[in-house]
Amino acid sequence: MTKNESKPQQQGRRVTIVDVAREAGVGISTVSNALAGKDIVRLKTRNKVIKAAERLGYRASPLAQALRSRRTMAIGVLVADVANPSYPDFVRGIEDVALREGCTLLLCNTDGDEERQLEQMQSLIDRQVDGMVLLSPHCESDRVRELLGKGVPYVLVQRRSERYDDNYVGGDNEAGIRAAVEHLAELGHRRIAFVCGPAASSAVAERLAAYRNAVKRLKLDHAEDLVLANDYGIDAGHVAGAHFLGMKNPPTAIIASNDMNALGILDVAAERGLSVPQDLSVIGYDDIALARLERINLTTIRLPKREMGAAAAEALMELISKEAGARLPRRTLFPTSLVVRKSTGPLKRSSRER
Amino acid sequence: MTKNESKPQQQGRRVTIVDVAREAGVGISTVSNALAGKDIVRLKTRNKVIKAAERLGYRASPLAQALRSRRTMAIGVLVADVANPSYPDFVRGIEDVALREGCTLLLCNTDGDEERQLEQMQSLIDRQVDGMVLLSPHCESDRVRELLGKGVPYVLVQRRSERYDDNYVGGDNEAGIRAAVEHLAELGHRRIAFVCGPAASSAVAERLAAYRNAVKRLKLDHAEDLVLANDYGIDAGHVAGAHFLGMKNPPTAIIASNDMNALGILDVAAERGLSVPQDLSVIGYDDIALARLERINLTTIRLPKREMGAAAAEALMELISKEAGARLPRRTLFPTSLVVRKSTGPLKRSSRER
DNA sequence: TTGTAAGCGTTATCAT
DNA sequence: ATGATAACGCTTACAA
Repeated sequence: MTKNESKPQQQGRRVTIVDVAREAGVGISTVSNALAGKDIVRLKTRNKVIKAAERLGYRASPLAQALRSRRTMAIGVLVADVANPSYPDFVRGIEDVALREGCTLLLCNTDGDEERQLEQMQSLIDRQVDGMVLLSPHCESDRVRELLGKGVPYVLVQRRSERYDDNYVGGDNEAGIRAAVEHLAELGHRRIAFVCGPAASSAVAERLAAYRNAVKRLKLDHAEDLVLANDYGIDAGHVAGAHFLGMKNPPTAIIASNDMNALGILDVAAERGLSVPQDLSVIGYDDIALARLERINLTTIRLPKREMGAAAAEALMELISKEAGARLPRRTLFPTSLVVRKSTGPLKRSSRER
Repeated sequence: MTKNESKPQQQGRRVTIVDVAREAGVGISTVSNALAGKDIVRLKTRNKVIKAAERLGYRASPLAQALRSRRTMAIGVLVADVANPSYPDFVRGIEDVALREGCTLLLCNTDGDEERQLEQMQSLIDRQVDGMVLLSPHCESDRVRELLGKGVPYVLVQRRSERYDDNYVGGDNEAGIRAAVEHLAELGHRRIAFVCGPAASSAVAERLAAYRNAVKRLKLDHAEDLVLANDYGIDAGHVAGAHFLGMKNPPTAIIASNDMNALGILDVAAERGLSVPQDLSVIGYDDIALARLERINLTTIRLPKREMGAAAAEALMELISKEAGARLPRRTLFPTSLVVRKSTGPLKRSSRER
């Protein structure tokens, strides 16, 4: 085995703009301007500079650039938990445009913990990110708002605030849930349970309202115990599943807080020997890649996650480039669509009704 | 709705170390030393400084610190694709220790594309990350090695190189695959197919060798067409599944390149009306959270991913703190364990044998 | 058009 | 123990 080989190549001193200036025989600011592509430098000079830079293998220091120009070319992304399959797609969308714009992503997992989120946000602000995208949070919390008010551009994804004029990218929660409830009602379900995501999120409020509206309009069972405040994720799904299926008069259908949550519910059903959709119908939210597998076959509300992430990043870029003033909040709503698979079906005769 | 409220609070000028120095009535370097906790400053002075800093709401600029001290407190993480559930756990492990050490993560998706990986690595080096963890790559490529040779500390996860003395954290591939093959053999399988991950990875080579050894030792069918060079992920699993199940004399068991890959294979089996494990046994690799679901119930080789990520980060931190010289490569091997679930079972009588 | 010089906010060096 | 002062590598006025 060879020894850890570090090419002697500029291992020592870094090639700086001064070196390039000397090599090209021009001033230091000319190098800066030339490399930045500013048209105030003569084409000829510029080429000379570029050649010199290449010859020396010069790479500008983003650090120094950032310190001086106050643009770090970095954006922070706050997400509850990348390990939840619903999130990476958003992140990829953000990354798509960030990469194109030469920006780096600082990804932070908050685990849904406000304290942790605050720390991460503060750290991002310290690092002077040019902006941030929030997919996680606690956006209504005063302390979060205080940080958000510090002047860093930001875009919220899937969390709309009533109290603030945020830039926002979201899915049409109302339409999604309405379609889901209608679909179940058409199949004959009258006791439809609804699992909420973390209460802090506006998406949750919207979905819950949509659920309540639909239930009322279609004259379905509107018992309060059919709504469960919960969380995203498989484990939360297990809890929700156990809760509902353990009821004296269990619902015949459950709308989960998201797909992973639905998987947890399906799992509980399987453990209890219930067949889906004969004994229970389940609907997810997000349409993660797994949902379409034969083994899962989850009816779910699709969200164009990657596109949404990209849209959020675009909005953020716009916000960043625009001068601090006159930023009119932009709200982009993406359509949702109900993808009917095999986790929903007509009510089985033997199921007790209300 | 309130207008985008940006608290007038130091919205204008940033509080710098100079302000703190003035407020505390000490010199600027004393502030630096005091806040850095160096014991050359008198306790009393130090407290005075800390108080002043707090009063002003001072936060040091990581940017300026990095520029001057040449430590960015940032580490780069290269991963093929966070959207593949096998990866986030590693990332979380890395994040666990990074956060503890005050470091920020720069996460990069390479999509398994070498060119893209090179760009991202170069960008990380430009940003002067203190180190990087590679989970993706193409570690043998000369161009990657050239970058790795530039002096940035790095740790490889799941990719061991024969040619270089890298710091490395990996799973015991040999034991994992051996256990898998033995398990299948005990169930009566003789035609066991093996799906390779991306050829560039050493983990693949190790696993393939282990497979071949076990097959030979147990005198199983060793036809060359039982090995398929492939990739990680569901889609690749579909391809692999279609390939093997479409053979004139199909294998009765398949060892997938990882769990997502296995899910793809299971999906093809389901599409073709094959029951698992009656008609086909499938084994995954990694043991992602989904694997334990009743609907999936995948027999798989477990890897302590989060722990491995943490170990990699620890090793990296050690490497970083240690002075450039005298770094003895550390190789940590984590045990793997076969988790037997319901995707493997005895060969069904009706299945044709060899 | 091009070059000079003044920062950006720290840490490190070296007197004091 | 403490405090000037010089970097760090760049951008941006401003002068030439």
